Amino acid sequence: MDIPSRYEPGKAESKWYKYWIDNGFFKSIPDEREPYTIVIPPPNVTGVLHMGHMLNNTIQDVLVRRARMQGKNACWVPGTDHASIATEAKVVAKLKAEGIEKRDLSRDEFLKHAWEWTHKHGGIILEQLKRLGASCDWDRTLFTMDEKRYDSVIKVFVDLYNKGLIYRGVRMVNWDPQAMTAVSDEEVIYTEEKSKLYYVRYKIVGEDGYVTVATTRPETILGDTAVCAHPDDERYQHLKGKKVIVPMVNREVPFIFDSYVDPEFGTGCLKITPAHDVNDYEIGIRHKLPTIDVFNDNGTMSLAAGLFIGVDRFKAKILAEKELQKIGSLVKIEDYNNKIGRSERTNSVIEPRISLQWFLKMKNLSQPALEAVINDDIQIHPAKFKNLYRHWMENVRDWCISRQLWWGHRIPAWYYDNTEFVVAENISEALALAREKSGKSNLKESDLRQDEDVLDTWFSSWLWPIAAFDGINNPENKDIEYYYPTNDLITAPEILFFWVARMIISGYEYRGQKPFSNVYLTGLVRDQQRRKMSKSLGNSPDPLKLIEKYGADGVRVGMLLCSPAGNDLLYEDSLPEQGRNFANKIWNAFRLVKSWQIDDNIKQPASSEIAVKWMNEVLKKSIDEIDTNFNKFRISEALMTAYRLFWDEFSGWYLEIVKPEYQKPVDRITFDATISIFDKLLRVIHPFMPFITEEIWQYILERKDGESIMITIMPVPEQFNNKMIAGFESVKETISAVRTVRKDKNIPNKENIDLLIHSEMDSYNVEFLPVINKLCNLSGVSFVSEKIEGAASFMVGTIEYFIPLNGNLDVEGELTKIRADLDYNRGFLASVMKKLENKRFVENAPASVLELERKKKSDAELKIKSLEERIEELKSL
RNA sequence: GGGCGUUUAGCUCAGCUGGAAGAGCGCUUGCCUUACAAGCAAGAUGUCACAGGUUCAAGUCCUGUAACGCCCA
Repeated sequence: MDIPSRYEPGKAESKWYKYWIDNGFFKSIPDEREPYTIVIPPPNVTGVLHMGHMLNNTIQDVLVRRARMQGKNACWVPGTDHASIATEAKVVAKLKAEGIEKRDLSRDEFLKHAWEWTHKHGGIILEQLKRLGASCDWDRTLFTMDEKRYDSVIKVFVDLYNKGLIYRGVRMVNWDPQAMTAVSDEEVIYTEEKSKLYYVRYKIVGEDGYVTVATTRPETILGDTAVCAHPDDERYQHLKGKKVIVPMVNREVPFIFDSYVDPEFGTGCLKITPAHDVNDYEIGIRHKLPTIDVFNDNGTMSLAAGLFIGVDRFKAKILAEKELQKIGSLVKIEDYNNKIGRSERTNSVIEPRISLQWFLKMKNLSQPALEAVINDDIQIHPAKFKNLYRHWMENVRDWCISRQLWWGHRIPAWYYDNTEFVVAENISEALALAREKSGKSNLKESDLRQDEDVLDTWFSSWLWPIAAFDGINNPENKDIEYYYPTNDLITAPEILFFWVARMIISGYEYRGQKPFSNVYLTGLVRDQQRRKMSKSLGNSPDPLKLIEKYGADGVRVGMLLCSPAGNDLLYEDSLPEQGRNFANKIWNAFRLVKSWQIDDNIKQPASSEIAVKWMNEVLKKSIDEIDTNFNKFRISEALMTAYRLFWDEFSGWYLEIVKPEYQKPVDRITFDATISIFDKLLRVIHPFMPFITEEIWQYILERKDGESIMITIMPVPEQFNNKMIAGFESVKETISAVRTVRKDKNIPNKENIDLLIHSEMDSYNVEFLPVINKLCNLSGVSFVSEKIEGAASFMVGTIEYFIPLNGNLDVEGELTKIRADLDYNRGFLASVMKKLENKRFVENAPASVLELERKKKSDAELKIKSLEERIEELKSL
């Protein structure tokens, strides 16, 4: 069999993915086994696969595959999110490019376009996940706006409304004038931007004087309804009860006092525009000021502004500056940096705006969700996010759930006159309610007008773990009762609040149970300059190209290795490269083993016999460590343990020991043991690298059709012989030391050498001697009771070794090395003695610590003695 | 302004309940040694941010300072 020396992932990947699908290995239906459930954080239908998805879904797949191999009924539910703002923006843009304006379309016409767009693009990202090896149950694929999910959302809205938890209210909202919708606080990104601070003077009524205010937004002066100073500010006491004149519009407004004002800022005097600033809005309520909304929905100046009507807000700022200049009200302009909020979706500057919206009362609803995390019923990994969660939940505010968009779940409220409305799941129920409520039994469906707004996208995804199993519409169906609560949720910390917390809230409200037991928060994928990867920066590699270049297994390993939970991942190509190299390492170990000829008649060499024993112990130890790491959600460490196990212990040590000489056969016992070990290793690695492990597993032994590594059982932790493992560690040291001597003395590997051990044979661990013999290519090993003259020497632990050199010894070089070693050991002994001579240490330290220190002392003394003798002896040469 | 977190090797990070500083990558040197140069062998690398304190003993616990990051206003 001719196997290429480099692993070629492409073919194996498509072959085995198809095989898994054809055999239905990803499918899950409720049965007697323990379930293991993950719901995917639904990617946007607008999106394409990016590095964040790669990381996130790799982790999910690792957990799901592992659970499946642990004999659980693993179910990973895939799906996508309708992303109302982002999708609507894309559809609007696409229509615009075709010369169609949204406002010229009816709602139904627009939605038809949106659905077309969704059908065309919506599945792309899920298809891409298959390339990564994702073992989702694709038959369960969901969409937040498919029928069952749509109905669930409406049902929940009606229910919450009937419980008195949903209300309409006038609030200051974050208005996105481009998307023409309110967005939530969480969707606004504040960054420091350069702007200007305008100093504008307002004439005092009935006096000659002026007051000067500082503002960054001169265009909102048109909406001013007061000017305000701090009540304790001496400078403005004389203005109590006075009025001032708003420039440009010449409106008389009161001069008021409020402790919100910071006397240190600007002139200590603030203009109040209740319609366009959150703080001003609250001051406005306290002082009963009128509000004047100077903007239209699209960010142009409104009729109420009185000036610059129809002009865009940014242009209006320039015009206002000119006008203020002209009328002599502008005192000065300073450069100024302030925080500007921009829409996460459209990047346009957010306009704080008074608006009538739908709200959900959060205080009581969120109480169980807060407790669940505090008492660790739900665990967040890493735990440092627990405090953050608590802080947010303790200060939770009502949730603005309406959006002025068409793409989404339409609010099920019907108006039967301008302000009176009813909330119902459909129009016929609404009609009945409206007739009852209004007392007008002759009301017709055509008299009802449904609210134009849709619900915030998160108002559908917060039901995801329940709605995925249709648990809202059919609360007692088999699926929801079997799969809920799900086990683990894998997502990014940035949506801990607006998604994770809300799922927990809805879980308790609608199932009376948590939605999942563990929340694993991944880091953000950033580039080497720590910048977030984004399309606009162009710093994100194309994941599919990476898979082509490094293989899916390689990319998976690359993402995992450097992504401890909650830490950002600084991506560079060397990561998947390391993964690819690992795959290649596994591949070549397979090639080696595959090339062996087996001879049933030869005896197992002693070196192989002990190597098999040792390897099995190391394997057990690593499996135990990996298990512990998984239980603590230390997935990158679990992988690293497996990586070192395969690369260092198995390839670097074990295979080197048992490998037969060139063109010689291997004995049956060693071969069978090696295959068995290899098989276990493949199973341990499978969740991380599903493709290569399947490829090799299928060829390492004869397999029947329908067999697969992914449905085998994961090796379980068992007791291991730590003493043997430790013993082999000093064997490794010994072998390394011999190699160093060879290198220093230029002794070729092919040339046999002797190794003399300065020790009693009885007290030496002889079982590994055949291994040392083989790997060091020795002509012989013997025990000596005297030091050997003219030989190279080294110490491992307290035992001294000699390699005769036939007079080839560099005495000076040797002396320098030994003196350095001696210095270190004397220093070490001194530090140990300091402790042992301290009465309080001896009295207070536990016996085990004391014993350890005494052992350190005697070992160091022995070593020092040997080194000193060695120096004397070298000097005498 | 309020809260949370981080600071350990050149880089990214482990280091659990205090008891001789670790990993991976990178780096240096030598090797195309019949599984693998996507490799092998041998190496080097640290005032554990700073200042105090508790303790026989502090990277680990406490207090303060600084820098950076995140969340909220």
